[in-house]
Amino acid sequence: MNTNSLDTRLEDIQTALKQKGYRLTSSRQTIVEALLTCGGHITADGLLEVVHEIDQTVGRMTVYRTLELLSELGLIRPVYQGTGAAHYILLDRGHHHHLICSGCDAVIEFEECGLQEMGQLLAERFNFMVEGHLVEFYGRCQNCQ
Amino acid sequence: MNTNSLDTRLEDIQTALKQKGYRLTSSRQTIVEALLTCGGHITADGLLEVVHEIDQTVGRMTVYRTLELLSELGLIRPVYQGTGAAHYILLDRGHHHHLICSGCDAVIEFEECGLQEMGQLLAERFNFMVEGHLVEFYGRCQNCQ
DNA sequence: CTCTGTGCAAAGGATTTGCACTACG
DNA sequence: CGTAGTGCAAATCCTTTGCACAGAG
Repeated sequence: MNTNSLDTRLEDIQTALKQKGYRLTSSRQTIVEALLTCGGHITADGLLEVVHEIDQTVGRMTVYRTLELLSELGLIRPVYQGTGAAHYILLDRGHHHHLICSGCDAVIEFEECGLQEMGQLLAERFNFMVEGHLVEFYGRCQNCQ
Repeated sequence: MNTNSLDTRLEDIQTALKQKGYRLTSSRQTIVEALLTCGGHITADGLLEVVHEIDQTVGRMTVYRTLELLSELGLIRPVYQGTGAAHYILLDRGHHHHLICSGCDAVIEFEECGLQEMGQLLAERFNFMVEGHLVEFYGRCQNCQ
């Protein structure tokens, strides 16, 4: 699904944390591991459950705080999916692309990207330092049409 | 900012409501008017304040319910901007494109779209009926670099 | 007139503090 | 060892629900 293996991505995230001076606690490792395993598109509480399958002692607060931290670092991103709690998606080198069905909230991820050029163009036009992007198509999936 | 004038868009939305069998109440008109005036990128509570500048009697609940209704009709869309409350953005014929600064949460909207073709492609590949899309570039604005 | 829409207040969730304790580096 | 990180519980904030009343068609 992602272009990099889980292990590679885990290392990338750990490196990113270190570089910014954040500590590599076991809680954070467990949370990141759980997040990579489930592939994202999950709520904070949903992630907590996955985390608890690995380590019961990690608290809900740590999950919330770690998600916030990863968001700041540009590694994940909260999005609306249906209503209720925020869903977090993994960013692969700043990119993410998916289709969302407005009927059943199904998510289909896809790779691609003719957007490098557009980013370049916008960066120049607005003097904006582009770090990544999110592309979301919405509509009706096969079953919901 | 938008390709259509406010009046035109107001009429479009009112027409869309009528066609779906929803009533054109004065509260809804006021809320839509306020939303178009401020250009979107606003929370439910923020919008309530704008609405109250026009009509003090409109309640918070009506704003929430109207936003939900407009979302269902595909006229607006909730997104996360930073954390906290949902922000609603206006969709222009199902499209929206913006840059968000991760430093100060500033939003720069832009028109464009080389994405029609990609939508077409994805629609065929996944048998998905594409109704619209959201493109979000994020990074650092001029002041926050 | 009828039935959708509204407003209020209270409930329900999700997320955020405050603070003492733990453990990474 | 010192400071960033953690966990708990309480607080806060956002959003939804239940119900009686008002107003659009």
